[in-house]
Amino acid sequence: MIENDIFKALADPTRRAIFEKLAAGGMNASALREGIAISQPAMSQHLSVLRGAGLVREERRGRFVNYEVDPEGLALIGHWLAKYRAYWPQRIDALKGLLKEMDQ
Amino acid sequence: MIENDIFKALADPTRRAIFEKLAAGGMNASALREGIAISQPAMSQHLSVLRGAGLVREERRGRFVNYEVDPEGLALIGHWLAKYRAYWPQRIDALKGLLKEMDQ
DNA sequence: GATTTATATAAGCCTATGCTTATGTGACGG
DNA sequence: CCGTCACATAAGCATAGGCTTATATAAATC
Repeated sequence: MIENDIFKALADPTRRAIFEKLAAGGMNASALREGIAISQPAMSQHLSVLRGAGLVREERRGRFVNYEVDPEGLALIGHWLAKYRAYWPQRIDALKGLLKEMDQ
Repeated sequence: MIENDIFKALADPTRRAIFEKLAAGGMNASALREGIAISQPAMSQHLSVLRGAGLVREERRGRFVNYEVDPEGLALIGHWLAKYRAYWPQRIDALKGLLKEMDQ
């Protein structure tokens, strides 16, 4: 189940940090390591998990691999969350603003 | 970190199943077990994790304990998701509909 | 083509986690 | 009060998951 992959991927704080960093702009695995205390293999493994969850996608560029956020994963979280809209608090301003933007 | 608790709580498929069941209406721990192959202690432990993550809240009723979805946890996921709105696909219809409802 | 550079994969270790069985606690019924 | 019922907690076990070191692959550079 893909939903399972997504939540498992996000359950690790290091992976969320990687994802957050990628959200500020795509970059390769080496650049991603800067500022995060993590070995090269560990980074590679984390990226593999994020990719398997559809949260990140990769693109070979010569001997580098550029990683970027994959909207697919985020959309799935959005759908999961939407199932429980009956329980959403009345004011989620960030989301409200976001939706207005989407309507334009 | 509470964000961490939420994603860890949702990383387990059994806990997501419990949460989903609760979303259809609050009920006590025994009722929750029906239809899910799970022991009484395991259910109790899962509910404890969900509660710690702010996804579920409980209310003593005599010797039963009624559990229900806690909007707090869902709101936190919403906020997390909103941080990455730049990457949301153009059409998340379910969410769009939801937001319109919220505007009324 | 040999070497360096960027990344991936393999294998092993250690901790986290979800389960089990056993027992504790607190509320109701007789 | 004494047993039963609903649930929580404790302790132990077995698997999952994230890390490490070592090695493979694959592209650039010399």
